[in-house]
Amino acid sequence: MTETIPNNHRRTERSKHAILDATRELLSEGGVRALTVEAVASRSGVAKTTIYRRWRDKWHLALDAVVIDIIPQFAYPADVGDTRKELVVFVDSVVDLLASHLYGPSLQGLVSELSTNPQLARLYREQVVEPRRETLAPIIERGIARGDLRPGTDVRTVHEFLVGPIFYRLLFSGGPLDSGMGTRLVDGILDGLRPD
Amino acid sequence: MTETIPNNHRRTERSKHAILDATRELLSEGGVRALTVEAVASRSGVAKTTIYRRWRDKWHLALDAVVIDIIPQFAYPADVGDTRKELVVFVDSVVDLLASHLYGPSLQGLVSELSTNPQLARLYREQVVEPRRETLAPIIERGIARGDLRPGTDVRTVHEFLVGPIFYRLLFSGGPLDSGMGTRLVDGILDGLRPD
Amino acid sequence: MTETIPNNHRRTERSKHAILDATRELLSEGGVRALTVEAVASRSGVAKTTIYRRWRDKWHLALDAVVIDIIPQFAYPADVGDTRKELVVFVDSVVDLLASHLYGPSLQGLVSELSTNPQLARLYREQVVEPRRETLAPIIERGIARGDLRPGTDVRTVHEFLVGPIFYRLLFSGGPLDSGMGTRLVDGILDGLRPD
Amino acid sequence: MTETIPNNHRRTERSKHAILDATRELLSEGGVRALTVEAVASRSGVAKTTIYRRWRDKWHLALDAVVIDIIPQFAYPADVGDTRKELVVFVDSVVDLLASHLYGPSLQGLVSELSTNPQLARLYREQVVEPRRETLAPIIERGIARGDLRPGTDVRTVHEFLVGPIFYRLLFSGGPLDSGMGTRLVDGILDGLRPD
DNA sequence: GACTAAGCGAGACGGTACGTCGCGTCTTAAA
DNA sequence: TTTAAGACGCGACGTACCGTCTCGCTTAGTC
Repeated sequence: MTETIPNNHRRTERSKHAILDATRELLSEGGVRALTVEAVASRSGVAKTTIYRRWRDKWHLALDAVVIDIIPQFAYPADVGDTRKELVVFVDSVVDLLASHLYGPSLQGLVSELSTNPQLARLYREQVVEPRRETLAPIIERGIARGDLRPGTDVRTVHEFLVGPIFYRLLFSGGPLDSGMGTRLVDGILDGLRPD
Repeated sequence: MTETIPNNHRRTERSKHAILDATRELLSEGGVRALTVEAVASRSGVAKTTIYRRWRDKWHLALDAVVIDIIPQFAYPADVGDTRKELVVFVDSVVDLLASHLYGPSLQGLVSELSTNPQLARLYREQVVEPRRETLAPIIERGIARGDLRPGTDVRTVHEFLVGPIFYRLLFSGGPLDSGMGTRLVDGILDGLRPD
Repeated sequence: MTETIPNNHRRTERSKHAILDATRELLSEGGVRALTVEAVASRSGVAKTTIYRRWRDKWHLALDAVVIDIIPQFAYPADVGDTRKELVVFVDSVVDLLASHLYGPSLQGLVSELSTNPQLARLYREQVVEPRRETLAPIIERGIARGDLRPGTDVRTVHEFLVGPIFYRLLFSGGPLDSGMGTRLVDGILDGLRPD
Repeated sequence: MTETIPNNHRRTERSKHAILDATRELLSEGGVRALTVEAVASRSGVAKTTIYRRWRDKWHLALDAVVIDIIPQFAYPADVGDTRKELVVFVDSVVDLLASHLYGPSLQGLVSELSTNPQLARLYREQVVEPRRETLAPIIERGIARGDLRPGTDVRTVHEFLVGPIFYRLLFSGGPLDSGMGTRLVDGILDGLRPD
């Protein structure tokens, strides 16, 4: 047991988990409105000070809590030899996430802070937007190689085309986030609006 | 006969304008963070009570203040005989709005409340989303009639395709809202991603 | 019909009564806490302005409303040939008044304003304290004449001795204001504390 | 062992004193009308929240502030072998208190709330009325033992006889609260009104 | 029988204070 | 040294009544 682990490492980790769990519970119970530093503290049996020691404010905490959860889902999508199918898989994973009880309402509550606080915006872009784009990239590359997509197709643009409408529904139009969205979106984007 | 015209019409209108002006000033100076009912009151020389008499809370006030401004812009777009051009005009008007100093930051600050408070969401949909869709509708109809668009093209879907990516930039990816966006977006949506 | 009555005398009188009635209703329903100028206005079907035109504030209104009621009760007490009995009648009338649903709670709610606002204090003294003392005076005089009371007995002092304890119960000690109080008070004051 | 002594004892005590001092200052400067939680906060350099954390409202605060001051005065009066003198000492202490710049006006302003709010009424009775009665009790007992007072003389009644008139002057008749009152009151009560 | 001025209803308004919520900082004692 | 416990300063919230202010309508008594 000559582990060079710092002094109170164990304790620290334990309280960190308790905090993040409490945060997720509160978020899925009542959205950001229910997310109060005091509520997190009392539910996790931790002092407010301990929370502030590790997170700048409740927004950073919330972002951490919900983002940690979803990072594993960004595994590179399998090459199934069919660009359309691969794109549908990509879009569906986004739809599923935003339709979930934890992530959807959390994001609704976070977005104002996220888009307004530069520090938080940077974090979100680094930890969510870019990883998602990097998940999409190989699909696009394979699609171009296969001749399914126009050469020069830009990942960034495709990404915006595919996820923009989903977020628009979540935040503004209130349209449903159902499982059919993937197909419809991908087909629309692939075919375009012009008649053949 | 029984025209029940409000009693103190003049006074009411005067204070209403003062309040909305102050609201817009504060919003464009410091975004929603600077928008405090107390600040609005003191800047407009109006009592806090007067504000609360007319608006449920600062969110309704903010929505009113920024939305009233833009309603006139939703005039039906001219028929110029070219669907692509008409769509670009539509998209550019949205881009310009979101890129403006007042509307963009206001919307960033409002979106969380907007998507989370059902009452506010309804208002936004009725006063913004739907009018915008009704602006787009005749363009689509003319496009189909001219043979520029696939028969059966759905306004709702096109609307989401066109504005979703813009809002996504404003709120998440931080991409630029420049004047070139209109062309790129419209062409992407019209042509689709498949090679010809 | 050469009455020099002001213009809208009838109307004026009607609204005055409506206001005072509403005031008494509110006072007996919820004490001074329920007495709101707006409540009086809406209940009496009168405009707030009309109320303020006639009374300086709700305290003057309340005083008027409850005092008008009791003035008739200050009839000179009959000479029944028995000073003790006459005093008991006097005290009982005060006890009954303070024990009533309208007057007791009203006075509790009014007393702070009454003792603190000089104008109101003067009114109360002129319209209540002094008339009451003048009711007591002939009893004392007759008592002295009969040899029931010490010559030189001061009305003011006797008045304070008799009513002070009643008000003390109403306002501070919370003791009961029952019908036995009259006898006990009068006997105590007449006999004194010393053994015979 | 488990002495759960409050955590931030020092701080707590400091702010408590500051608050009570400010309260007393405001009360003696302008009576209850000047007693505003916000004024107390700003004068004591304490946050409004801190005040509300410890006192339910400004009435409880006021009661505490003025009552704490007077509790020490309720020491048991010395046995000087003369019932009349002891009673005069008792009455004079009450008169002096009510004649003081802090206590008199404070009580005038408090009495309405005091007699109307059951919780506050209970506090006042427990902390003021009863202790005062217990101060009087041994005087009465000694008086009876000495043969100065009728056997069976009731403390409660004597208390009401003695203090009732004082409060009546303070609150209603506006009579002077001078130092001669003690003698006059006590003699009146001891001798009664009947001729010898 | 129409005219006209006082009085009135309706209710918006500026203002003061209320009591509450949640933030992020701080102090202290115990582990 | 880190933590739990929790008091604190602060800024804003939304509410309750106050007393003042327009503004037309009603309504007598006058012409």
